[in-house]
Amino acid sequence: MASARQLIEQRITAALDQVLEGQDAKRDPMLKQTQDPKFGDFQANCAMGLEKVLGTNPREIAQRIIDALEIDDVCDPPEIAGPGFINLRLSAAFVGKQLQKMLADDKLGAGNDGDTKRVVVDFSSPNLAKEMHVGHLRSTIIGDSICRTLEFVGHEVMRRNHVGDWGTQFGMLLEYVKRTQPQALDDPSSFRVNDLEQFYKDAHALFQSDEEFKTASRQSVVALQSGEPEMRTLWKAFCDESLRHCHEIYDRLGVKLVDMGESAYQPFLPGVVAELQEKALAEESDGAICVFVPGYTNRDGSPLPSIIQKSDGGFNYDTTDLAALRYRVDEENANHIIYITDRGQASHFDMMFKICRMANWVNDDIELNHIGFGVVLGKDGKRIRTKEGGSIKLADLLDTAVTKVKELLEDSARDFDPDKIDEIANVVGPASVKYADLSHSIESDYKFDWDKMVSFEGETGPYMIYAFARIAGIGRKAGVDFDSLSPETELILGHPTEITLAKSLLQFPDAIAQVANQLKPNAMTSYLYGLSRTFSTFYDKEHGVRVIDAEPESARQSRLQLCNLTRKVLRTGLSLLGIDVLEEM
RNA sequence: GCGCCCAUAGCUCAGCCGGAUAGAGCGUCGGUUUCCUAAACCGAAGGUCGCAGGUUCGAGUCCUGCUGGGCGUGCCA
Repeated sequence: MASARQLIEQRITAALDQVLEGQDAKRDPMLKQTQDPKFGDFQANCAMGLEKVLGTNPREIAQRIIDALEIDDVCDPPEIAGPGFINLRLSAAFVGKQLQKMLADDKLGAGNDGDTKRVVVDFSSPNLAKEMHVGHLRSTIIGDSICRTLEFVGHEVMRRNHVGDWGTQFGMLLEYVKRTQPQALDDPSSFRVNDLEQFYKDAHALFQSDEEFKTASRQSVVALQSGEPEMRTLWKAFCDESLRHCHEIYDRLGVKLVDMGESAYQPFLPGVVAELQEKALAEESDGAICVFVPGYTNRDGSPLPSIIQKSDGGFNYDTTDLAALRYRVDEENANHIIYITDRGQASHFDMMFKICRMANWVNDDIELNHIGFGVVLGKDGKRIRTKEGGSIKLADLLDTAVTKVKELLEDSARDFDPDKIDEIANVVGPASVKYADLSHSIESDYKFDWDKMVSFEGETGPYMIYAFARIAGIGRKAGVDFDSLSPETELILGHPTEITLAKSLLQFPDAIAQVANQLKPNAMTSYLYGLSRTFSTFYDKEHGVRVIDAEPESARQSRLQLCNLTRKVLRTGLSLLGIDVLEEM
């Protein structure tokens, strides 16, 4: 279904078509939400830009557009303001009808109407040699949210965990496995590491101090890469164990991922190199096979290569990523591939995308995106670290979140029983971390501030869940099962707070579209926070309306329905952020 | 050196394709509870949008230069 915004855009475009008949000019309504309600709900800014095309002043053009505009079923009569803004205010009748349609739609008006694409989203993707740490937080949270949004809209999403399960460091690790847990060779499933981080450190220490171990490690890499069965067994055991650790974290975060590591693309690497050489895109330089993408230079001003085969004959991540990209296009038929990594890898992906286009591996119908996010900083403005200078384990970070929320609940004026505190903290803890992350724009760095993200005040995860729980409480108190309310309930929008709330609800599809099209989850957080605030005012003793004891019954029903719709939108919106809600808190 | 990114209120951050007096939270100050969850709500103070030019009817947003930060920059990922 078309959102209010889309409807208005269509109508204005049609009017522009008439006004601009025969003229070669864009039919862009330039519709914006107004910043001030006195200008209505939307403003069309197109008239000002057409002054030169039509040779009259913008107010006159605005008038012509209005004359050609058929919109009385959606808006009150449009007004011209200032230099030529066309101000549009949704009519109360339209708002009510549109809301009923939204309520009856299981996508709440945000479906893609069958325009389904196959999207591969490459996110999280930790290195299996080590434990997941804070550096993986943003990719995992943002990636999951983007997947959820695209799935909700109706796309076919393939969530890819492109884990680092290959490379030279595995030689050292596998050699260490062989020495410390030799039974793993006979019974791979018995292989366990409680602390992957420590395991890596121990192996590394031995690698540094023991020449014999070092030599053996190097031989192990060779054995692994040549497919030697025992080494493959150990490798599999190690990867399985590491992935178990990862999925414990994913489970706690409610994130689903399909593991498909770098090793999966090994068979295709020589082909990638050979084909780029055949196409004369790759050439030998200093013993390595390189692709030089125009426009990239290194320190001394010489061309900067993407190295696809090292001088020792080995491959690196440029090669693997190219192979994976081809696989996703050729074998998995992706229409759109999205990579979610830190911003530091921007030029790597940029070069890689260009190489794929140059090689005609990816045609123009296929969209490639790299979403580069900013770093997580500590309170001091530097990269977040533990006191010892190491990176913070994700498992510890989530524990801390839950503990902090528990402490707040225990100190609260409200009296919770201990079981309830655990239940609430286990939902609110991760939610606070996610909300803090997603409410920042992706590309900027952000400061990780426990006190702020865990707080129940301000724009935080806890506040949002509380806002939801409050609405659920209204249903309980009123003795109404929201889910069984009739979608046909007539909505009576009389009080200003009812109208404001209703209009805010209508913006939900637009918020989703912003996330889905621009891949910006913070458009959803700011929308939801605004909606919660609007709801609070609607429900406020002093400034809002009565709900549970409203008279007459038709007003009560209408307001309960508004509560219900707000509840649905909040629940759905938060779910797209990967945040669970609580009926009570 | 080259490339990319950033600079908005005391602090943390938004700002949709350039659009009307630049928004929010926290903090500060003030107000609201015989009444549906006060973990709430309402209000006030607080800004030369880093600096200087330019394009435009109109610039926080686009272009150029400068200052101050960050990241990347040949065999790690």
